[in-house]
Amino acid sequence: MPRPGRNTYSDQKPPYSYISLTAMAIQSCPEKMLPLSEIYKFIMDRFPYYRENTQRWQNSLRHNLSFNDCFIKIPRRPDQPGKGSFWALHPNCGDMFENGSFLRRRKRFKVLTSDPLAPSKPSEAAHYLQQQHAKLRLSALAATGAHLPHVPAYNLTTPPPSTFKHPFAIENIIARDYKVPGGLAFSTMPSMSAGYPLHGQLATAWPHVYGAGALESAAPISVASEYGAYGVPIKSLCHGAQSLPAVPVPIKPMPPHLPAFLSNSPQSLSPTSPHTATGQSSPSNPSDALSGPATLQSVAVH
DNA sequence: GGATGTTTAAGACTAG
DNA sequence: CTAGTCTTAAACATCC
Repeated sequence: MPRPGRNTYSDQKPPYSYISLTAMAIQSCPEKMLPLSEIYKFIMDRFPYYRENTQRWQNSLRHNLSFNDCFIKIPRRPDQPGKGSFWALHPNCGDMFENGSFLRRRKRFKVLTSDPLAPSKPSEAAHYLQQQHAKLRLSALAATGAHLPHVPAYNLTTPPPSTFKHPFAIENIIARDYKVPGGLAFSTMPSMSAGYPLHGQLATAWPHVYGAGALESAAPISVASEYGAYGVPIKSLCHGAQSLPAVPVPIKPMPPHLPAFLSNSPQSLSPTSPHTATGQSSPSNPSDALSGPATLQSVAVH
């Protein structure tokens, strides 16, 4: 398999697994669920590599959706006509990836039936997500009168549709300078032209992560891994006030230093930036957003 | 018929 | 080396 080694992935296979890519797509939409076709679209929009050989990778992607418990199928409601179901991430799957590596999961997500607090069966998880989605829709409705686009309602009236924050969410992956093994460091900003999403966009996509400014301005961290983007101590990002235990959990302890993310740093929340990967970019440090808020570290249920 | 979804299988790869 | 993960391929079923 190709490994990151050039200064761009525009024509190369991105170093993300299909699970990661799918999770990115799902997380990128406010509803946290997407039909298959939209997942395809998301990936093709952002990763030019996947504009070719669509049969091949789409088959693989479908395989992953079905095969992995971390993805749950949510039937369309009657008012949502269309083909196929929606796909969402299992509420408990927040910690599939370990050590910040998106190349490979450390543990495979498996639903557990022993956890009384969280949905474990796919059907229950789907129901849970649907409920959360309903709340979200209400919130969004309530916010329509305001000038804000459809997402910020998260922070207003209801909890986020899901309180877990995925470590492999796209903002964790790319919202920082990227260093490739060959020593070439390339910023996410220029690489945007290659189809990679943007920080500002991410703020729109993950308002519950970015909106409160909570994770915006982390201090720079030293990334041990030569894969900078993957070495992000994402765990810490993903377990804020977490209510749902994550199933495969483990994570290494965070560095003791406490980043400045606690101080509010609204940064590029750019509500005007639609869901697009085109030129707009965050003027802020791409490397800011992702350091490890050790305080958010939580529930390492093992 | 095409898109979607499920399942099985095999080989490559990586962490422990 | 082994076990787990990832990718790819393929066959088949179901749905619109």
